[in-house]
Amino acid sequence: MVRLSKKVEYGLIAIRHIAAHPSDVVTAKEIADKYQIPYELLAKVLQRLSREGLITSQQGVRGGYSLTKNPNEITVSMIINAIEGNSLAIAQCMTEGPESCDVFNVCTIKSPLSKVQANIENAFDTMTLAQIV
Amino acid sequence: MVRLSKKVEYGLIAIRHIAAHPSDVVTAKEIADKYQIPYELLAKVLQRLSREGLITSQQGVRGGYSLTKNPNEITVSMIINAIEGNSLAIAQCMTEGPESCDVFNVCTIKSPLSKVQANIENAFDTMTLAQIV
DNA sequence: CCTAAATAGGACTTAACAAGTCGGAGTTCG
DNA sequence: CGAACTCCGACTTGTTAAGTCCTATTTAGG
Repeated sequence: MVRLSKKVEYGLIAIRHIAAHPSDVVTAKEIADKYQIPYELLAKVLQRLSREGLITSQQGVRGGYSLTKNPNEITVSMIINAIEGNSLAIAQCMTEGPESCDVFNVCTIKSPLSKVQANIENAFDTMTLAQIV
Repeated sequence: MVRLSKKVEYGLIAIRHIAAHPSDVVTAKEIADKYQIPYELLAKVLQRLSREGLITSQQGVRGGYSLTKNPNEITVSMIINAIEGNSLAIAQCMTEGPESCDVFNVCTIKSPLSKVQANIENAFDTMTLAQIV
């Protein structure tokens, strides 16, 4: 199955919401309530996005989150990477590092799949937050 | 993370191997040995492909698997669907049926993601076995 | 300066699903 | 018949995602 994780879904929904309210500082609770997302989990996702510099957090009573860049400077790729950490790999033989493809003495499907992967990466790369809002 | 399952990986490797040996009847064991795939699991995958009509199985002593169609008539999509059963859905809100998107009162990311998904589907749809062999 | 409301973040538990295993039945050929 | 092979469902295991819990830390406001 090819599917984004819940965290990424939540992250996309959340950052879109933040982008849609540029003049406000939005709290995690507000987003969790509105979209029926588990608060604790959403908070973690927002912390990730904040740590990676896609959004700014402000602690304290009137705190919350807001964007650091223009929506057209934030790509879906950046959001996915911020949340997932590791890079996208459609199949095991697409990963970098030691546990890569050497398991298969002849990994016959690597080159065709890499094209599909490039395709997907490109789609996520070129899609910005501005297009989602 | 966006990744194909091991079963799909194994299925692709296997059916590619079968396609690469058009005059032979290939056994599951042969494939399992060559690509270091767990035999039982591979057998299951091949059974799926056989049930879905992509390959033919022949029981008995000189049995094994062979293609039913020309390699250019078999798309990667068909292979994935045969093995996974359920259709590709990049996010929960892309699925059909009751557990779909009504969880979110406003699923704000559905329409942008559907474009990415169409993109992926198209890539898998247009790639045939003939291109992989 | 105390409190309420917010983020920060590690540790943990649970749930879901993929991966892999097992046992037995059916089929074909020599 | 018996060996070699496929077929298939049920089962176990392992991994990872998803979700929870608890305790800090920050900060505005009365």
